[in-house]
Amino acid sequence: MSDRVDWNDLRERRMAEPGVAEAYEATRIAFELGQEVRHLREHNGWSQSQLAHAAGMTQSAVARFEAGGTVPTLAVLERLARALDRKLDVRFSPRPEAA
Amino acid sequence: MSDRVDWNDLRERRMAEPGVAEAYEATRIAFELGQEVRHLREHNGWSQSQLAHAAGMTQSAVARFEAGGTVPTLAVLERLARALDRKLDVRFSPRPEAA
DNA sequence: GAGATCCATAGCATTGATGCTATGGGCTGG
DNA sequence: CCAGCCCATAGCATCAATGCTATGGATCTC
Repeated sequence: MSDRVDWNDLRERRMAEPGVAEAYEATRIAFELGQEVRHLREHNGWSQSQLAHAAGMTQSAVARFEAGGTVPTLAVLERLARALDRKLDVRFSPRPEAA
Repeated sequence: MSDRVDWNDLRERRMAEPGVAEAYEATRIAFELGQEVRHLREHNGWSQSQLAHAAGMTQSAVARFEAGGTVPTLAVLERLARALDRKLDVRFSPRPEAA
């Protein structure tokens, strides 16, 4: 499970860096998006290659992204959203009001 | 209005490029986010420098971003969100169902 | 008119995300 | 056993976003 690992490791180390709470968040968001895409993809019964093709990228890029290996750019997210027939939503939602 | 312009110009040209619908979208999202941040910032009565400082970046970066000069990264959006006491929301929302 | 503040841009270096190609391991079906 | 598909990674080139510094025009105040 944690043998060939590399990115999980990398990610963890990244999120552990001190004073980088924001980076941590970005990395976390990236990870979650990766998982979501993987779910959507599998739900459609597609292979990484198929999705990659549909989104105009390569299988390796998809794998990297799904694994949370990098923090994706809006351009890539947009392409993936299209391929998966979704709408990419980015917004600054109000905080839970610390009351 | 279209004198010193440069990015408006750049952006328009970008969005006009053929076969780059996705890029167009990303650029559009970037532009809208820029406006939103500007509104939030002004709403708080902050100067670009202040926001920049609060978000750990420079005034020039904020200006560039607000003007839609570049397609921001999740890391930057996250930092801005924090500074503005907001939550960055990124998601693949379902499409309006072509019904 | 001399400061001070604000925002728009420029120019340059650094860094990180993508794209691409290629390989390797795991499975499954002949 | 071999062929074929799937996914994980590596290595490398390129491009674009950021960071930083510095300048210029516009106000506004004293």
